[in-house]
Amino acid sequence: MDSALTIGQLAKEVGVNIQTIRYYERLKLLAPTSRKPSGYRLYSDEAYRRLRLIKNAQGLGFTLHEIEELLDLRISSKARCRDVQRRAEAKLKHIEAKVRDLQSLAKALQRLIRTCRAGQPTEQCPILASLENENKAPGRAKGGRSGDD
Amino acid sequence: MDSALTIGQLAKEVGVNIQTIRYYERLKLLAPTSRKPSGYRLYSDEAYRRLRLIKNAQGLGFTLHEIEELLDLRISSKARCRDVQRRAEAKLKHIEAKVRDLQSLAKALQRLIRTCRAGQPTEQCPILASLENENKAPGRAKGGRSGDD
DNA sequence: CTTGACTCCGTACTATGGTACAGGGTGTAG
DNA sequence: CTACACCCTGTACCATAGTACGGAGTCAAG
Repeated sequence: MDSALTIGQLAKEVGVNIQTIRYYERLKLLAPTSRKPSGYRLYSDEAYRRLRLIKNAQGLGFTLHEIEELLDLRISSKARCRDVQRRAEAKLKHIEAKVRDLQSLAKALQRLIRTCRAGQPTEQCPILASLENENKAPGRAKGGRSGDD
Repeated sequence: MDSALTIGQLAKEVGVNIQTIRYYERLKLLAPTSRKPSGYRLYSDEAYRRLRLIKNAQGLGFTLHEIEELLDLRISSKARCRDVQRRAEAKLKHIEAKVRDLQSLAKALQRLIRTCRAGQPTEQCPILASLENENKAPGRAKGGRSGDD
């Protein structure tokens, strides 16, 4: 590919929807490098790499907003690698906390599954019963802010 | 609490927003036990336990829709504990997969952070640079359907 | 020159899980 | 009786990350 992809080609190349690319443009995450006289968007390798960065960072758990910040860091020349590193570290902490949450959550589920003497009518299902009790402890995967980052 | 909570009392008791309770009602997840002549919703212990179940199940990673299904199982008397168990197992698999994803994602981030010689201008930041490459491998926490459940 | 694929723009809609607001009625204490 | 807290309904809005649609213009092959 030599530096002049249409939106459809770019989309296929990276494996995203055309609408998604335009959506990213609205969010100021990804602008076309130029336009044909007809108005068709044209994307260079630069844009292609940027889109891949977006998708990869998303895969790493960054939100689009965080990715925008990351990319802004690169533009403001005073920003240092250190800033990127700090964000990555915050995200890492966040992810590690989530892993812990999910693990204790998995344990809780395993416990429930073990206690389930399958075949009982659901009125006596120990899983449902136990869900009624205050299990505040186990997993707060979504529930409430655990206060890191 | 003896079986006649107003919506505000119930909300405070369980620690959720009043609007949230009404929202659950819209979703047919939680109906008031009765109404005062004035139309005020009244909730019994039954409803209180149900709301707690919802919140706990949510904490275990179930979506509201899945919780609805879980609760429907209890209503259809033919459903067996086995059905609940199966759903719990599916959810467990899902969660375990997510844990694996997040862990490899954390490893990827750790790698990036280690390679970052802090102080470089962001143009040479190895984190940003590496995000441009195809890291299809590591973490697909959100990316694409991994096809279980 | 026509056809079909591609693109444009703007707007609306999806799912998820809520939260907020307007404009009223109710309940109770002083 | 008045004040104030509480509740009612309905509707709109928030964030997140897209997806879909309508109606029009463009591009390339035959």
